[in-house]
Formats: sequence, structure tokens, C-alpha cells
Amino acid sequence: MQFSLQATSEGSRCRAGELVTPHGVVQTPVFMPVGTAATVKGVLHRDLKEDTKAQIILANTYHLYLRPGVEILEQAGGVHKFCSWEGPILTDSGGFQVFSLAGCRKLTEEGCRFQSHIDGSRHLFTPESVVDTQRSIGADIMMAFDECPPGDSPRDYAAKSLDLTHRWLERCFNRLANTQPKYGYRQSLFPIVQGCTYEDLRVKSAEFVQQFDADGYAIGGLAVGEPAPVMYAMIEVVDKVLPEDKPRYLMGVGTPVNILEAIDRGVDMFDCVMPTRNGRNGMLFTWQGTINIRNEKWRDDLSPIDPEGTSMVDHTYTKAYLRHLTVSGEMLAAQIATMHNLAFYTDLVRQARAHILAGDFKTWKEQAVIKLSQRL
RNA sequence: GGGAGAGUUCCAGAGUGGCCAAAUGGGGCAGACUGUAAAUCUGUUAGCGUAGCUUUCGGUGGUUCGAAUCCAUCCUCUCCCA
Repeated sequence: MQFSLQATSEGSRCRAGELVTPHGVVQTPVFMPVGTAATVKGVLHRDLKEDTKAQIILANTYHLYLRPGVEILEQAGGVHKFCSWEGPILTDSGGFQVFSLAGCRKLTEEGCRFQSHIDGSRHLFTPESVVDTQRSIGADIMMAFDECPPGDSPRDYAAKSLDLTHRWLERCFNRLANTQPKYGYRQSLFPIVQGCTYEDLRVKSAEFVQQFDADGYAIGGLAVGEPAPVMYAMIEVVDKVLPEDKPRYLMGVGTPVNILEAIDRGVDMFDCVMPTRNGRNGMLFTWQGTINIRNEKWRDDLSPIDPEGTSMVDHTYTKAYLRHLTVSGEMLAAQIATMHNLAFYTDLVRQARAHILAGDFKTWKEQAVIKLSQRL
């Protein structure tokens, strides 16, 4: 996998780049819609690609392993063919599920024993098995199996957890080296920097991780409850250590403002459920701020959903209509809101990229952040 | 014409002397959501600026220390039999 930097900007660590994957070129900064179960909920791939301009999407190892299962994915010839998405796919390792499904799992040196949230059946994930599963899935970018500790973890737990994540990382790379891709193209493995909100642990993790000469590096365990300034500080610390010539991926982040701030600090790749999940729950992101489309004030607003929007839905439907659909519980509401939000998120990073290339990112960002923080 | 029953806060519908500003559901209003166990979850929904006070359970009048609950009467509605 090749990554090339095309531009950086004065007074900022921001970068514009290009990532060449087996399934196509990704221009960075990039936002990657989350498609946990090999589907970005409610959106046809045609619309995902042509309307919302998604360049690469996520899928999830934990969820695909449980359903439909590795066998079906192998029979299909990998997840791309299974779900008919021809572009690049990144799979999360299930590390986040180990965190978010706490209560039905047990961590050991070997890996993580857990019970399926679907039927309660018992399973074991190890760094090796997770790499194997991602081989079977056929992701362009595989993620290392990590532990994502709670945001408020005490230092001793964070340190212990970090060491475990590092030992697991070595095992992930060993497994990667000793196995072959199943579908004829090379797969990349991204390590994940952890360390909670402890600066020295973050530095230690970034230094540990970069010795693996990976195709890209991820920053995990952020936006899990800590204040945004703390998150930004952690990004700054880590980005100083990570290699300049490789993409940096901030996992699970975030709000439009979070994303611009992270781009400013050198992050190239993002994913977040916010545009999709919040969209399904009636929240719209726009350049003028966020909208709760359920609010009564939109009841008779027959203006387009978003005059500045780049999606077909923005100009085809009115706010009053989308509110009606949302309040009525109509499934089309979720589809329209999701398309709008994804189109907005990709537009957000695309404009950021354009301003990086133009050299005025910093001033543009300052103005954008003010507007984006508003509630309409 | 005869008989039976019912009218409760936005709606449906509990409650049948004090623990009732009144269950529950719906609807309304608002909020949350950051590597998706989420088309989910939470709050609120008589008035006044909390404690507390004030006006509500078809209308009117009464019984009682006290009434949505008991009595009288009026109004409205539903069902059954002719």
C-alpha cells in the first residue's frame, strides 16, 4: 500500500495525501463511513459511492465473524464480493467490541473470551485468530487486536492494558508475516496507539508501534468520555512520534469540529458512527451547525434540507417533509438523513483537503469551527 | 316506548371517600448518541419561580373534617329490547 503526501500547510500539521489500496485510491484527509455488518445502514452502495462520495468504508471483524461467519465470507470470495462494494474496505478488529461489550467477556494474556451478544455462545478472540479472520474477510486494511480501556482508567490499569496491547501487536504482525492473503491482493495491518489520557504512555505506545514499519498507524482509545482538549493534546503528542510518511488514522472520531481539529494536528483518516447513527435519530449536520429535525420549528419549513448540501436528497426534499418522515417513524427518514450526513462528512474533509492544497487551511478552519458548533 | 350503562388531565384508559395533579399506553415537546448489541435510549407533558401553593376528573347543588370517588338533579353519549 502506497501513501504519498501532496501538500502540507503553514502553521499547521495538516496534510493532503493519497493512499493507494488494492481496491482504489483514497484521497486524504478522508472520512470512512461505518458499515459494521458489511452495510452502511440504509444506504445502497450506488448512493454511497456516487452520491455521498464515500471512498472507503468500514466493516467489523467481531460482527462479521458472528454473522454471517467466516465460511460464508470465504465462499463469497471475501467481503467486497459478498456485499458488492468494489472500493476499499477497512475492518476494525473487534478490539472496540471487547471494550463496549464489557460484561460479557473476559480478558487474558491469550486473548479475549466473550459471549456472543446474539445468542450467548462462547468464543475466543486472539491476536492470531483476529488476523486470520480479517484475512478471510479480505479487508484492504486490517486493524490490530487491541484493548480499548475506558477513558477514565487509572494509570496503573492503563499501563498494564497498554503492555498487553503491545504484546498482542507483536503477535498480530507475526501472524501477518506467516499467513498469505486469500484473494490475491496484499492486505495492510495498522497498529493502534493506546495509553488513555496519559501523555507518557501515549508517547511510549507511539514509539513502540512505529518500529513495525506498518502501512499506516491508528490512534485508538480517544473520544471515550475525555474532554475534547485532552483528546487534541493526545493527538499532538502522538503525531510528533509517528512517521510523517505514513497515514494516521484517528479511530471513532468524531464531530465535524473534532475532525477539523484533528486534521489540523496531522490526522489523515477518520471513521465515526455519528453521521449514520445520529442521522437515524434525527440529527443533521450542516455547514451552519446541527439540526434536530424532529423539533417543531421545522414543521412548516418547506425549504430544501440543506441548500449548501452536496447530496441529491438535500435539494430533492424539504425540511418539513423530512421532519414528517422522522416523526412518523418512516424508514425513508433514516435513509435521507444518513445520505445527507454522509455527504456532509465527506464534503467536510474534501473541503479541508482543498484548503490544505490551497495553503489556507488554518484560517479556513477557524471560521468553519465557529459555524459548525452552532445548533439550528 | 321499555331496559342497561357511560361521561377522568391532548387522545385512549385505570382509579370508585383521604396515600390523586390522578397508574399505564399513545400522541406532543425537548435532550442524548464519537473504531454501531442503537430506525435506539432518556427526560418532560394543569398553573405558579423549587420546597410549597392554586385551579382540575360533563354542569349545578348537597352529604362529609375531607369527594374524581357518595346523594339529588340537569345535560350528553353508547348499547340492548320493542
